[in-house]
Amino acid sequence: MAEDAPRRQPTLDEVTELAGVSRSVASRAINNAPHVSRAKREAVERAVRQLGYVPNPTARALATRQTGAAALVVSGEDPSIFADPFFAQVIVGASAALEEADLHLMLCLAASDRSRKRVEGLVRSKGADGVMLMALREDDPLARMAEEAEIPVVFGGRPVGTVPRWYVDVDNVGGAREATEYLVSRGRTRVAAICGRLDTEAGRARYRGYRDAMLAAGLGPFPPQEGDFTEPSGAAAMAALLVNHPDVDGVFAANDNMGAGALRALREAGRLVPADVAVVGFDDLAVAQIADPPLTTVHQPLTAFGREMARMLVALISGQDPSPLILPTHLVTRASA
Amino acid sequence: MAEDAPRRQPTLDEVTELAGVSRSVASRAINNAPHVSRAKREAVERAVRQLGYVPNPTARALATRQTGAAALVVSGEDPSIFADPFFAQVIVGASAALEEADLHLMLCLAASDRSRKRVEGLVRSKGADGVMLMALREDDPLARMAEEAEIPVVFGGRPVGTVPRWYVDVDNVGGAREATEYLVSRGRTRVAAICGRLDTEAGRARYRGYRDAMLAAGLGPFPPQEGDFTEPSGAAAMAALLVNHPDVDGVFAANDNMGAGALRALREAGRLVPADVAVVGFDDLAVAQIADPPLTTVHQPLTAFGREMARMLVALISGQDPSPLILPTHLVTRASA
DNA sequence: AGCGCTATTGGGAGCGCTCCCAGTGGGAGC
DNA sequence: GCTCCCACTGGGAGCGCTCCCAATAGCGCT
Repeated sequence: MAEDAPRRQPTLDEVTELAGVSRSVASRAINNAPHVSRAKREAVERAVRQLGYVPNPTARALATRQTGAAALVVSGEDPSIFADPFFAQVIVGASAALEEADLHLMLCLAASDRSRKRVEGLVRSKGADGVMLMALREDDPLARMAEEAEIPVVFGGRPVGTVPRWYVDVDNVGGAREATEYLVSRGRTRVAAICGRLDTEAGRARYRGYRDAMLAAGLGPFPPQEGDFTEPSGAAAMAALLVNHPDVDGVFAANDNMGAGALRALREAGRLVPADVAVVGFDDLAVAQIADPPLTTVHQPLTAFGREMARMLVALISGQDPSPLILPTHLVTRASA
Repeated sequence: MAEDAPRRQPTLDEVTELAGVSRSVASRAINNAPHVSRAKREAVERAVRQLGYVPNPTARALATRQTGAAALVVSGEDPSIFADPFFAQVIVGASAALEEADLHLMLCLAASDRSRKRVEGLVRSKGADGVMLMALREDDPLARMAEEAEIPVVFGGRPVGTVPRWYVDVDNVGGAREATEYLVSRGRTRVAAICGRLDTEAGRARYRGYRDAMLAAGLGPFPPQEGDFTEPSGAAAMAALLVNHPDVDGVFAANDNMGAGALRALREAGRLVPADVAVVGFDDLAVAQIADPPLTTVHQPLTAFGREMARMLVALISGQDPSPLILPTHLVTRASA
């Protein structure tokens, strides 16, 4: 903070005066819009440089009715959900795409009533030009807000129950099916599923893909062994599975965290992976590579996920009507299966 | 998006008219400022409800010269740095603290020239009320920007070379010393350091702590075996260490990622942990618990880090002059040492 | 020289809200 | 009964920028 110059920021009018042009011309020159003669344009540029003028984004926002920002809201019961590296990757992609459109990223962790209220206020007051909504659960209060929003809303992952007009998602069913088919193709016949929260569409879809593959292979699908996408829950689910189905020889975990947990539970139970039990995860996050043995998993393009979400939002903001998008997944085979 | 009502958002003037009061009174009532009679206040509230009025934050920002947002900028050469779960935790804390001050969080990933330019523009144009700056490297272009900023800037972690006026940091030296002392106390005498990037203050400070502890114990510190805070770099560093110092019996890794990498390299080299080589990490992220064996590590309070950074910024914004803060670390012992 | 066009130009009205300030009115104090 | 004080009120001037629009200036042609 350079306190030595407590003078106000220069304004357009000062540029105007120094450059000897009207405000309109100065404005046009600065936004390099047409209808400005070469001479005046240069005069303005010179004045801008001399004054160190920077346009005031707030004033611009008020006049144009565009804030120049897009919000990414991550729903959840508590903030720890955000600790999942999943979001970091998505953010990297979204951030890059927003940058191309010269939009700023506002991040909202909607994990309490208070924060949800703030998000609602943000949307109702049009404090952002658009919103990306992620990790909605069943009956999520943000869903209603999204419906009533008068600014563009893009969903990241479909919410449970409804199919929004605009969303980006990955092929959860296909990925889960591929994972399960792989397990079956390796000769596993008693393949269980450690599924994610069934109040999320991802959790349900992945179980559905598993079940479809099992049925298609003529095998009996296990009932869902529910976890909550965390490592401990995966370990607990695996432990339960070993008690109830000691002969299980394959496991499809609905994400890598739970896959890692399953690996740990198997290790603690003295089962060898993949010899005794083969494990496949979902996500292909760093943990899959670090796990021991490295986890075979369904890769989903998370950066692209974020990027496409942001691009879709930008398209909406600029008045287009993009189509929903479902990103492909593919299996990455490692030692665990 | 409810397109059925394309009418403009109601404005204060409409509330004013409906409630039969002046704009000043309406404004005061809405911001519940004093000097409004009970009757008028209620009339305004009624009108607000009836109209579904929501104040326009942009207009308010223009009038008050406060944007209602704070930026968190993460520097780095490429965006992948943000994939480190470290940031997610910090963000959770910062987000919560900003929420208390009713500020929104703008997230800026300054990993390209373009994005750095945007951050600079944001700061120069006062597009945010304050900035939190993280992960600066040596000669980071953002450092100069920070000096010239006319809005409050709080550093998360000290930059290399200078000590900023306001910052939050963890006790890197103390943590590294404690980790090393622990290794020594367990009878290890040939303790190496896999250090982080030495163009970051954290990387340097942690090596310094290690070296101090070694010298204090009368042992010879190893020269820095530099990594870049990623898992593969930790594995590579460990592999190099095994070649140059086959008799190493302890390793202090400057973060958990590299610690996990070291673990992997040791496993691949057939060394037992902790029997042959004991390993200690730094951060206490999820990976430390998932690692095999679980990693003894230096815990740093990341959520508090974010929270305190945000609080310090809020204090600055409200005209106070808070003191820099150094957060304590403590060792968490697990199986790896 | 007169005419129709097009490229520029500058004036000025907002955008929606805050806040300074000059009233207003009534009750307390004398 | 008459000041004085103070809790309210409402008018109006910004905050800094965009953009519509009328006005002006060239300019090539007939």
